[in-house]
Amino acid sequence: MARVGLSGARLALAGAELADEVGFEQVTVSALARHFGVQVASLYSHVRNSDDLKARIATVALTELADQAAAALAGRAGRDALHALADVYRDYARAHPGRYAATRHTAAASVLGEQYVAAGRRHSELVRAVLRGYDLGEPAQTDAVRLLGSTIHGYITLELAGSFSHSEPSAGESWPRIIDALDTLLRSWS
Amino acid sequence: MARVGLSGARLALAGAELADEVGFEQVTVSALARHFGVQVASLYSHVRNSDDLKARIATVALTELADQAAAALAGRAGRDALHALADVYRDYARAHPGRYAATRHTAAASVLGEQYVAAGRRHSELVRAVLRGYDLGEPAQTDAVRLLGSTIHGYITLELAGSFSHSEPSAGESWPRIIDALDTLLRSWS
DNA sequence: GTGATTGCCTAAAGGCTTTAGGCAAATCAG
DNA sequence: CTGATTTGCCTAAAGCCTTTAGGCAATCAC
Repeated sequence: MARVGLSGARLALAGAELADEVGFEQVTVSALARHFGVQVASLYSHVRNSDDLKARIATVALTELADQAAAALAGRAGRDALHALADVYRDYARAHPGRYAATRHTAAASVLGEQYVAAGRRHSELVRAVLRGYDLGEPAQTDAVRLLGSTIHGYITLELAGSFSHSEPSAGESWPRIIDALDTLLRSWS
Repeated sequence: MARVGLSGARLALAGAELADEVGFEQVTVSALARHFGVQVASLYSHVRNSDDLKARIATVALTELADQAAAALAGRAGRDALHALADVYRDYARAHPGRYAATRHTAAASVLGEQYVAAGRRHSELVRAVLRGYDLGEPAQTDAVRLLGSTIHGYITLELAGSFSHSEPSAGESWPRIIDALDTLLRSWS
């Protein structure tokens, strides 16, 4: 029996790719086994169960996204940084819808904890870094973190769901104007 | 064999309640059959399949939500209307998390179409009604519809996922301030 | 009442998850 | 290089969910 060379990390990677192809919710231990041309039970040596697999995929995605966000923010501040951060999220979600969906699989926190939570913290810190350009005190800064997170995540979710497909202007046109509006808002936050 | 009195509508209702109890994704034809103390196959006379059931639940929820929104907006305008609308969504989601999740089950559109789409249109119209208080032209109005939808839906999603639970201030305190910020923003939309 | 309809049932096949236990391939000790 | 150990993938099997097909009985129309 030739060995395929499975491992937790490879399964997480392949699972992430599969998620982008068929949707995060459709990622199943069985489908992944088929992909490797291997018996289903074989995967259970590398992954505790279906939830564990999904948590690993979520962690891969959340970490990738944090890496890209950090790279995009390097050397930017203010409005510029806000657009860069927002675009990274939106572009990532459009390029990798399954992975993006995985990042919101919060059950991952209770299953894997450590790495997932760490990646989550990196995201928070990046948002706060952007907000440093706007001179907000507490609790305004936390409110602003929540506003940005909500709007960016909400827009991406609705766009991916097709909610903006049947009307003008295109989703791509509204986006920068909405981010600009947020910039203006932050600049004059009471 | 005593008849329980099943019907498409009763299944949708019971399914909605079940969704609030165990989560929309966990609503299953089997679970619903258990709830009625009936054989699984019996439900398939009233519901085409699992997707059809979920689409019916989604339609129930989206319609309920539109009803409540319409009632809340009666006699209000401007900032007042904005808060009322936003609160209806958030309160509904907190009271009925499963139903709220169902409203975002966009596959429903392709399965049931008609009623679901009609309810969706009612929501759009309600948002535009609120925006009438802000004097926006096109494409600003569409941008604003998307901004409101994104922020409100995003906030609710993140709050329900527990993203705001581990920091101060409470999710309930940030909410009105964020809606107020949106009001300010709309008032000065370029 | 009788006949037609409709509601719920039994049966069965197919898919996903998960556990238990086994053989063989890779790896390591000496 | 050989033998021992670990590790990877396998077969088998049980449990739950979905969906279809076909049947009997309760209910309704007249």
